[in-house]
Amino acid sequence: MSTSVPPAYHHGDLRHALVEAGLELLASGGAESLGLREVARAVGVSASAPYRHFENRQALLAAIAREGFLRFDAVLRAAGEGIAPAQRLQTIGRAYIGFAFDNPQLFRLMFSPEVSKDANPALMEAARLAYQSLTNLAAAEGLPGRETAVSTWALVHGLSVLLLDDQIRLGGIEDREALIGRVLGQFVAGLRALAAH
Amino acid sequence: MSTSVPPAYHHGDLRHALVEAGLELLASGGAESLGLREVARAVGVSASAPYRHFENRQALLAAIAREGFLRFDAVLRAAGEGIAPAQRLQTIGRAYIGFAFDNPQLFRLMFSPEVSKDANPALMEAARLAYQSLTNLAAAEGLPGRETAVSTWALVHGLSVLLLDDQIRLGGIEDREALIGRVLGQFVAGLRALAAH
DNA sequence: ACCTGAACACCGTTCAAGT
DNA sequence: ACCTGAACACCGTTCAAGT
Repeated sequence: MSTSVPPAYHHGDLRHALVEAGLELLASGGAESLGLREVARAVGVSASAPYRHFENRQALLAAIAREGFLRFDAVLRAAGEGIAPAQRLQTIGRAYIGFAFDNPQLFRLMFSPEVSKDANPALMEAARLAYQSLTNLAAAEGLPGRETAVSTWALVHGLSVLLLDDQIRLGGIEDREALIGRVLGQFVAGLRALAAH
Repeated sequence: MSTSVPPAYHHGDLRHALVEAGLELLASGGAESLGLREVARAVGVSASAPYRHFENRQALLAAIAREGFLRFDAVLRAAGEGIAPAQRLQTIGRAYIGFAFDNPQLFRLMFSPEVSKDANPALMEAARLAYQSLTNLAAAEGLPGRETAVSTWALVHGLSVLLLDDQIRLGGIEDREALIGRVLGQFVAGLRALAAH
């Protein structure tokens, strides 16, 4: 569903248009690997035009992934708003996995080895921003901050990846949401049992 | 470090030689994406020769990933052997993350969207085999099997991916091993606190 | 300042032909 | 039965040239 505004990228925002086109290509699902020429074509520009705005294909993919993290952050932040602390971990955890399932290709790109976060501070920063929603939870639970933050994050991320990859076999009766609920439920119960020592 | 045996693949095991060469290319680190021609070149065979043994590049990558899972399985199984049940989760968890760090490129390929497990039963099967070491742990802990198995697996996998991606910022004093130890330690403590209800 | 067009080296894949 | 060699359409990237 591309908007039908006139090609404003001739006036200076080709960079933005390329990122937007990349996101749309990922959302429309067909694109497996997302090529530079493919994105240029979608915008209606020559194959070499992107090089005015991105050093190479990797840099373009990184910019798209960065935008993905910004959206990810917005989703996680919105999910936590107005939720009682006691339910926040489960709620944000569900939103995390929900984002992965709503945007599978984008989520995969965000964690793809094709875009190295180490080589791209802007991308790393956007990723960190998104993770704050999760890492902040630890304090709210009144638990040893560091371990709890890392394990919550790792649990939810691992769950997303394994479910997306269809690696966790769901039993016949059981659905995904129910499994997520029970796993997160057991996890917070464990944390609370520890806190009550 | 390629072995210097004569080219036996002219006698029928080119398939095996290609997989082996792929594993070596991944281990020697340089290869980011691992191409079909690249692997063929490493074996000393024409670019089209692999098509006698693999339908396409994806199938070759899947076979390499499958071999990765078999090695992964061997490492996890060996790690659990002769370890007291009480320490088994931590020990195998450490071995899981250890494998990821010893074989980063291979580990990434094993979980790459470039090789779809859904489309490849042999690969999926090898992956499941490797995971049994982890999922079997739940029973040993005497806990609700399903949730514990899934969350252990998700935690350890998420931790591997986030650490590999350099996403978890390690404090100045803290080293990776210590963090892993504390995270896994807190996790099993939580499980046990629950079990003791 | 920003984009096009042609060119380069490379890739995955196909297919006729060799042994 | 298994492999080669040439060919195809395609890709990322560079660079001179256009406006």
